[in-house]
Amino acid sequence: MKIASWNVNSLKARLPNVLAWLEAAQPDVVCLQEIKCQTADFPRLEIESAGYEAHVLGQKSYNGVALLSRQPIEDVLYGLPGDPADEQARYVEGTVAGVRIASLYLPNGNPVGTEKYPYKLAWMDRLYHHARGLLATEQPFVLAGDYNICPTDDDVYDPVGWREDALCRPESRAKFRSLLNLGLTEAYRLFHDEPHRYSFWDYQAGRWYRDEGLRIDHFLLSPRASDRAQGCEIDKEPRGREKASDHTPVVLDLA
DNA sequence: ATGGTAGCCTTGCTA
Repeated sequence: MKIASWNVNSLKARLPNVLAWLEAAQPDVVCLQEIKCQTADFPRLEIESAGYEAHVLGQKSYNGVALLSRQPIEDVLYGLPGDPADEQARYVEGTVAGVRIASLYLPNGNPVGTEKYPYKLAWMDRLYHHARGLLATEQPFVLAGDYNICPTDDDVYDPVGWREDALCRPESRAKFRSLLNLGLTEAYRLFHDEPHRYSFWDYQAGRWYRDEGLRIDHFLLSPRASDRAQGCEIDKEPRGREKASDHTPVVLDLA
């Protein structure tokens, strides 16, 4: 089963690119982030015509996540539990062929020093508690998405310049490590130890052209899911296209 | 050189 994660930075603006990539890459499951549309405005006909069932948690202008699958999706959970007052659309989870799969868009957290940073850290605490609950079910699971975390300095083109950024701050990285310390595995690093492999390049200042990016899109696997992992690749092709998202898809291959 | 780009339907906010 090929599971993809892609922050598309507006599904409406990206629809031709997304449809072309689905046709070329043929993923079985797709976790989308930053669709930037309300659930009612999701391009359901086009996505279903491409062969996918879609479960969507939308939001006007900002955020918004979706879980697409060629096989049926069961027991869908909309929103990350733990804060009923949180109205930001950042989490959707469902079961495909016995595997629990989440599409998540973790808060960016910048600027540090505003309420955005504690919101990010609190969201990570909620994810930690939710992951603990999932582990207790003993069902294999995959938490896929834009984590807005560079796990180590090897995942940043300029670690010194980014040291104080919410994506690289020690508190953010510590909470990411706490997820790993639960027993979860970050899939890309199972298969690749080379530094400076990125999933995001800012639109500004020629970052893509100079390959100055960040690796912030990740798959966290439960022990039983990691036993089934057969590969994890960053597909850079979509980032080089016209009208590209600033993120490119990452694909996990699960037996 | 203290900028730059992209998407939102806002004329600024988020990334």
